Amino acid sequence: MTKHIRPLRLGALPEGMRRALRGAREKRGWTQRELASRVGLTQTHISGIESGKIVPRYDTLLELVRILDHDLLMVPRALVPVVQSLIRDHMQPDHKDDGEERALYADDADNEESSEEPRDEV
Amino acid sequence: MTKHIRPLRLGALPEGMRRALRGAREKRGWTQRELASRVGLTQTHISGIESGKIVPRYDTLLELVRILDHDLLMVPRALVPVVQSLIRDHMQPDHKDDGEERALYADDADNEESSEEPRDEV
DNA sequence: AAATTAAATATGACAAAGCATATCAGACCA
DNA sequence: TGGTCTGATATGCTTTGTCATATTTAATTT
Repeated sequence: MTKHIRPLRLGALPEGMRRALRGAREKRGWTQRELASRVGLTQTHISGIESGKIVPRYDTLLELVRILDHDLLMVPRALVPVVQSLIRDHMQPDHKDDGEERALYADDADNEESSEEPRDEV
Repeated sequence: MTKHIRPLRLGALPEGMRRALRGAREKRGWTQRELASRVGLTQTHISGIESGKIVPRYDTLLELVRILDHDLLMVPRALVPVVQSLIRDHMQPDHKDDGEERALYADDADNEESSEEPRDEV
């Protein structure tokens, strides 16, 4: 069996986030090249990120996220569900504006914290 | 005139986030080495990140943030202030638990989008 | 319908930076 | 003085990120 001694972190962005990025780009009618030039990256780079071939640096992802009118926030775990529902609310059918965006945020789904030991108390 | 043709992203993590990371680590009484072994990184790496010498990849930062009982969320810009105050609330003196944590989240403060045209109208 | 043209995305090779291993300098204590 | 524990530094390997090119897809013309 391919028993990875070391999980090597993710290997790619969470799929949910990749879809969110691509969705937000397409929603604006921007091509990869258009987005790339706006944010100061290259089209190749965008392609690699969206297709999951590379995990961008934090600052790179931040640029991308911001150009797409979002932000990356460091949220205490206890607040994550609240924020999530806030986000879900925000793109409810009411707001026709954002109606097209799918569930967008970095969900935990792709990370296996199964082997994680529930760390000590705060 | 030092007219940067290309801003080269950040160059380091926002100082606020670096302080938050280091603060959260120290709050737990962990050394860089201890944190490193817990999260599967190296002490060298942690040092470089906290001191601002390197900008970690997204997945690396995510591991760090999660071990410190936080998460990285992709939030629509319109909701950022709300979430921020939520976070501020959460670590208000009321909660003696988190009383020690400083302002922790990725604030925009350290990014100079001054040269960037703020045209983000959808 | 086939061919041609153009645009959007994906693929390859090189340079830059993250990340790992080993080591070092300082602080603290026995 | 030695020993241990802390964070920082030096050297290589791996991956990101850039430049140039190929492949796919769609629209237009004949």
